[in-house]
Amino acid sequence: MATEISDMSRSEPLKAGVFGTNLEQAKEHNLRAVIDALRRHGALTRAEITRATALSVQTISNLVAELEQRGLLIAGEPQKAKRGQPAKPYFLNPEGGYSIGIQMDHQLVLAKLVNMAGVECLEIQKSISRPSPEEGLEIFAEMVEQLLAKTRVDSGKVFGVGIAIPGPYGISGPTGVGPGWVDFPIEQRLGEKIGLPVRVENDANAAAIAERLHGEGKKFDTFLYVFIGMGLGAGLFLNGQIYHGVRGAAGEIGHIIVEPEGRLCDCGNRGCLERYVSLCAAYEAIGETQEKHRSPEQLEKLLDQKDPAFMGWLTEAAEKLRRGIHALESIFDPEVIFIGGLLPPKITRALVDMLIPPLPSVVSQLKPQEERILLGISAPSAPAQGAASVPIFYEFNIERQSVSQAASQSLSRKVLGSS
Amino acid sequence: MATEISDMSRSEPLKAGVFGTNLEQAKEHNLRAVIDALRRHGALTRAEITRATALSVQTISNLVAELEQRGLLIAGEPQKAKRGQPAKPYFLNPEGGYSIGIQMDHQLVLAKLVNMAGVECLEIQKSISRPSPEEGLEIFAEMVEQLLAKTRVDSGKVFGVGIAIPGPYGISGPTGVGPGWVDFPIEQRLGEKIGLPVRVENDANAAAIAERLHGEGKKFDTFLYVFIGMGLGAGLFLNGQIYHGVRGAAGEIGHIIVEPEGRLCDCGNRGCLERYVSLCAAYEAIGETQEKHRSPEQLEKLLDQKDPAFMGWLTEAAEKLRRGIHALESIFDPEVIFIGGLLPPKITRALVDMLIPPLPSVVSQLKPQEERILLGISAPSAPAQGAASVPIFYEFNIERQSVSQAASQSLSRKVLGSS
DNA sequence: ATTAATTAAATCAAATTGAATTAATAATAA
DNA sequence: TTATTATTAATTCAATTTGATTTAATTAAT
Repeated sequence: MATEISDMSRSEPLKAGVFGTNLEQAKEHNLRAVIDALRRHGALTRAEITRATALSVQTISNLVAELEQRGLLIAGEPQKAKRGQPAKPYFLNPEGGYSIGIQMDHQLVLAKLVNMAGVECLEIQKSISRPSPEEGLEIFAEMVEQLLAKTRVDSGKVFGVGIAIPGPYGISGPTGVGPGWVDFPIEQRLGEKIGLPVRVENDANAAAIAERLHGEGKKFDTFLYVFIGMGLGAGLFLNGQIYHGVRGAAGEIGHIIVEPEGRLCDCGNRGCLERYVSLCAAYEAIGETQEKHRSPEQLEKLLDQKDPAFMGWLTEAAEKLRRGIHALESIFDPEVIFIGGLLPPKITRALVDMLIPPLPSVVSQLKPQEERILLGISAPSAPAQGAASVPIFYEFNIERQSVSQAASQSLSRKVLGSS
Repeated sequence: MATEISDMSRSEPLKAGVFGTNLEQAKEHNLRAVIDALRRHGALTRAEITRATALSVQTISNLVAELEQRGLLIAGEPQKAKRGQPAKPYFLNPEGGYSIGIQMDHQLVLAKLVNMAGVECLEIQKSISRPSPEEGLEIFAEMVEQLLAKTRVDSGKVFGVGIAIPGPYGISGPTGVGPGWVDFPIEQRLGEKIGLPVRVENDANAAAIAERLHGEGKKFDTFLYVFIGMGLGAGLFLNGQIYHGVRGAAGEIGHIIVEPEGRLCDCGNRGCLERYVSLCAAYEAIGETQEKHRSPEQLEKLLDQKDPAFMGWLTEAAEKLRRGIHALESIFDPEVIFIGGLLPPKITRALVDMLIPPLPSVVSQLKPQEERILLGISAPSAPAQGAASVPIFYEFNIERQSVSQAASQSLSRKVLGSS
């Protein structure tokens, strides 16, 4: 209660600034802080959570009790450690909540339901052919319902639905899916239809979020995820947050110019990075023009065969990617950079190995390449996995907004928050 | 009271996570929210602040009264607008607080005291020659004392001291100042010595902060500040925060490679952006090898004379900078990019004009170049001005930390916060 | 006896709620 | 036109509520 924003429209509309906070939101923040501590460390006793959050023991006792009662936490057996009363360790309950991820391209929709730990419960798919947004809406809603029905998961325990699309949605819509998607308010429309929070992220951001929640990224607050798909994009995970940019178009590293006199790109420039480092570029290099023949498996076969055309592509891709990595490290000073996407892991691995030696930079002197460039999660259903991690991330994410009243409005319903 | 962090060292040191919050910090957040609203709009009535912050009228009444009582706010004459009781508008009191900025290179230290609105009260300078850190410490402390004594400003009303240095301090120290500065804990040492919070920022970040507080940047939450100095760096102002990167080395755009077969750079690569766009590059282009003859004024004269060598540099610099801007826009999707630094405004203006037409990009289709690339504040004493804005920014800055207990410890003393 | 983990009860700070106050304009009736 | 009443907006006062902290007590180990 008490989160209605008073009418601002009467006098001149004040430009959005920073909202104030109140007790209710402070508590929500603290609940998230507890969960964050648990996610970072796996299992903690109340006393350890107290130290991790710098809250008082009593407060933690109350918050933990509440979270346990809500089913988000489960207690383990008391551990008799040194002296004193043996402490019960607490874990996040993987079945404490669920999430749905949807991945769409122009011929297939893939939807999966995962639990809080990112473990898949069920995956379903549906063939489509360039659906209109309204048709897509129907299909998504149907698939969500189907997932919930088949798994018998209570929709009240579902944090939301994440949709992963290639490229910046706000500006170009889901690239290549079909006409009419640009500016279609899919989050709002689908959200209303199914009564769950819906969030769209591009594939690179979704992958970065999945990496953060369930992969190696758990250890890092600031990293980049270079996503090699049909094009090339990066998820920018900075200080614990995905950085989207003003129009949601941040991370378009595919159009960094790495070869001023290089290959012509659709964007009108020459030598864009994604003209060298992308599935598209690979298919072109091996002379595969027919779309139906193109597949990541085909590429993997060529790698195994050491096909000259393919190896030529790989060598050139690595050379250009090295420049891109160098630019990103200089600009972002990240802890690590993940490389992943739609390529088979074997090819990504080969590509990453060929990045050595890196171009010299301030950072490259401090840490060897192997510690700075890591292989990201990359599997056939990685985008759907990434999409599914999106609602979980935002449910437990602590951002500036989380102490402001705006957040309470943004998601239609939340599991945390006043119950 | 009640902000002491309990001892974490007893059991294994938990890795830093998110801290919890309490009433005290919530109030501090709200005080900042009020100030933020006022800074954005210039003057607001209590009722308008209520709408801007989404807090209750009563809360705003209390907070405004407290801030007024502390001297940070001043009330104007009641305005009879339409109906109802005439409302008093409130302003930030420019004399409600002060700040000190220090700029240092290898031969000169420049220190200035400004009020909260960024208006200079006094500037002093001192010649030096490659001082050791300990000597620098003495000099800084002396200059701070001198500023306070001469202006008769109560040190209790000073938010802190900002120090602007070229390049990433944590990694390379203040470039070219002298030996021994790398890793010297100047913030802590000087802070202890003078009893004021001290913060070091590189010149690009300081300029970005000044732009945000006192310049056109007031209107933008997400922008970049490209700082043309002896080298080239960028201040990354993202979602209301300066992004520093993991080691404080973010924004090193000078080493983006814009010409793979281009000029050799100290860093070991070829074609780094700052080999074309920087004062250094300009001096080299005009054949001025003697350091004592080099000056921005000299360059301005050459521009006026349309000196062929200089104009050649300018043309090439613009061409390379265009590529850099294109990369930055693709990566960050910012609202605007400011260009500024140590070049005379006239030259910067000429450079910016020569960036038209821009390279095509997603963003370049949405907005004309003139609205995306702006001239940043750039004056001889701009770095010191930028430095002085740093403590003001952090005093009133609302970050995630501001609702956590860590922040209360980071600054030795704060004007906001429990009094 | 000491130490650590936890719980219980009382206290405290700050935001919210609801009612009241003040001061203006707008609408209406004389 | 003028006096009266209604409406609206800005603000304050008093009581309430929420949630973190403090202090003290309890439990279970060394």
